[in-house]
Amino acid sequence: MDVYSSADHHHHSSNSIQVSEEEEMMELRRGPWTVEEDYTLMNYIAKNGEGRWNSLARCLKRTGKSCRLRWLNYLRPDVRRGNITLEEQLLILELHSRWGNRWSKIAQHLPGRTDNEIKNYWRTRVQKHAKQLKCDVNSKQFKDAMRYLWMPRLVERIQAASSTTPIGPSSTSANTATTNAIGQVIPHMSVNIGGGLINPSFTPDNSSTAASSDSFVTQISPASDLTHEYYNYPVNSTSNQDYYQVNQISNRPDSLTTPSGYFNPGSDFQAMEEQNKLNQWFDAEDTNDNLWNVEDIWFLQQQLNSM
DNA sequence: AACATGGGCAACCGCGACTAT
DNA sequence: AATAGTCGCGGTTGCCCATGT
Repeated sequence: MDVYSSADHHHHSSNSIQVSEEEEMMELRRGPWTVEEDYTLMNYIAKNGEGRWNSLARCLKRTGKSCRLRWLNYLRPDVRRGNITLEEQLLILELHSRWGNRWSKIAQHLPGRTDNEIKNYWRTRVQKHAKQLKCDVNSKQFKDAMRYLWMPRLVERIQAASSTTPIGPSSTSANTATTNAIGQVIPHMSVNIGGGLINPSFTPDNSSTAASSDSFVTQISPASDLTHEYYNYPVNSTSNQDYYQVNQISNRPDSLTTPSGYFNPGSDFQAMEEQNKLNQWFDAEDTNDNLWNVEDIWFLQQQLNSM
């Protein structure tokens, strides 16, 4: 399913390098990695561990940077690529609203995801939505749209998913037996990476000090904890404050429940119906370009006016 | 059928921070 | 203390492919 697995990705093009004239000068290779290079790189790391990129580079005729990047973003056994889950999307939106383009920092909170992938997600998906709204990603308008429309909807979808599929396979499993770039199922290599795994055992430490008044979180009144478990994203214990703020995303004002705003929480049946409709709408969204409909714009205006 | 265009993604680059000598 | 080597981050590029004309 992954179109970009290097096996079929690289074989067709000799990459664009200029190796010819000074043959003996040992030009550095650039561009896409070949299967052989990947194999060499993994063997080296299996033997010598992570790091020491420059000595590795000498085996590969590539720069140390290139080797490091290839490993971190692609070959690493626990790296996850593609299919960003709803929970991850929500986290990205939330964390980006707090930290901006601190991709690496954001990535630390999404196990297995690389900064590069998150950055790409932001640029392709999020910025596209901004374009649809004809506003700048950094504008207040767009941030509000995310906060009051997009994120609540993500929560809705997550809730819906959790109620229909008791234990969704999609949501967790950061460390399934990973098929890596080369299509190999990496037997969770007995590589001891620099004395520890890349995602060290996380400890969702729960001292319930929800912490400082975050601009977003504090505007949200406490409500359901239906989605709470979805946000048990393992986070380094050093930053449990962030973790608990993120947890509170799931609490959103009732007035923001649906795009139309007419959702009545009193009726469970209606609620289900509404959510189903919403989900269908959202499921179509991935292939659909009019992510923001007229109602959205109107709704956004209401929000802006009342602030 | 052939070409143009844009999206999505992997990889590259510059630069600042860090480390070792 | 100075400096060379290395690492990591964020911005950017370029390539492939899907879609549109």
